[in-house]
Amino acid sequence: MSTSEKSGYHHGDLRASLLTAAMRMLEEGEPFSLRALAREAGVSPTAPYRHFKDRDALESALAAQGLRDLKVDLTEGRELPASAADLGELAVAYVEFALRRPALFRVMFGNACDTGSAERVEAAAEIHDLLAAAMTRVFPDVDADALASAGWALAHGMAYLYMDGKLQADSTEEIGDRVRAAFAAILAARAD
Amino acid sequence: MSTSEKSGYHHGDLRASLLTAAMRMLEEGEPFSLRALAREAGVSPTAPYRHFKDRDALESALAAQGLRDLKVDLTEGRELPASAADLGELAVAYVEFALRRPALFRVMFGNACDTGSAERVEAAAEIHDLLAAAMTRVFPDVDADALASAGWALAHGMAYLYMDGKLQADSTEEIGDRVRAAFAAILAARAD
DNA sequence: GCGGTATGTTTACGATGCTCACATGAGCGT
DNA sequence: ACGCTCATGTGAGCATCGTAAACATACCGC
Repeated sequence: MSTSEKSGYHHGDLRASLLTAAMRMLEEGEPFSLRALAREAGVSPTAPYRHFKDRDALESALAAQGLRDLKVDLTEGRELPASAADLGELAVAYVEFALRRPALFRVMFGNACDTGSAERVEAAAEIHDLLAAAMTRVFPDVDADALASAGWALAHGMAYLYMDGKLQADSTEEIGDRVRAAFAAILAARAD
Repeated sequence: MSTSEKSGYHHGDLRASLLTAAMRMLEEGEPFSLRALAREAGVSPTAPYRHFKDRDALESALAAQGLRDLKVDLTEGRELPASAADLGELAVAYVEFALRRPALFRVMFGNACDTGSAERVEAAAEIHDLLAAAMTRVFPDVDADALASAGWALAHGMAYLYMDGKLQADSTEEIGDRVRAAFAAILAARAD
């Protein structure tokens, strides 16, 4: 099974092949088309429609996978943040994911959530919860919802600003430093 | 002059007509195509190419206009922020612009800056400077660059998260409140 | 074995961005 | 007033895309 070729007709594992091909294309260059995925899998241009209602459905599956990957990046080898510095590192991981896989990141976040895809909704909720838990753990005294939104937005905004070239830096390390600095700076600022 | 029709051939002001048609479409629904713009202007499908090298060029012009509009929203009837609360209001204005004209906002920020368009580059720089000036005015003691990035990213991130349905609220007012609350919360949080 | 169904194929439609060769006519110098 | 030229608009055409409908195949349970 898996991605092996079989007899000619009946690919054997088209759905998975399409997803991995799409994922690879997203990570290499930019745009993928259903037809290109079909070509890649050695299958007719409309075959993908046997597995995905339309392009959006395929993208939702990709998004769900991406969200799971993101969660791994944000948790694996890392305790739940206990200090402001830990939060900064979490933000760095978030932004680095976005910059390492920008096209995927856009698929994950760049459109309304399409409540039809259960796996996607769930994966998104897990990310949300993870970030919220981190923020409230470090700052239990502050309005939890507002702070969680702020932390997420800060990381998310930095990710987009760097992805879209609105902010620039020479290296990934430098971007990481800037993210840390931004977090530190806004936490150092005091409202009167 | 302006958008009046003339003889049939030689529209008279095609470039401007295309831009306003594109702007209107962006604000009404979603996608616009060059061909649709041409139709709208009552002109052949390839006429737009006399005025814009390609789709990106047209989008850059739209982006520049959008950035100028944003700057107006952020400055008109508003002093340069002098307090944390003022900063919150600035962020609210930023997010409200994004939610009022989301498709335009994506055109403005959703791709690398294309240094080819001088007017766009300049408009973008003005926004950047404006935000930076606001942040450093209110918090002169903190690392200016880092803080400016943080403030921008916070507003930008909230804009995207609400645009893309990752955060939700019932009304524009509620979103405004949440943005204010997020700003207040993160400024209230203290690093250790 | 047999048949139903999941999976692929073919063909087709309408749309898009863009190129290139051609048509028009507005504005200029004479 | 005349004629040129060049900016502007036209037309036909290409490659691509997403998607639908009708048809073909062969896997799997009986």
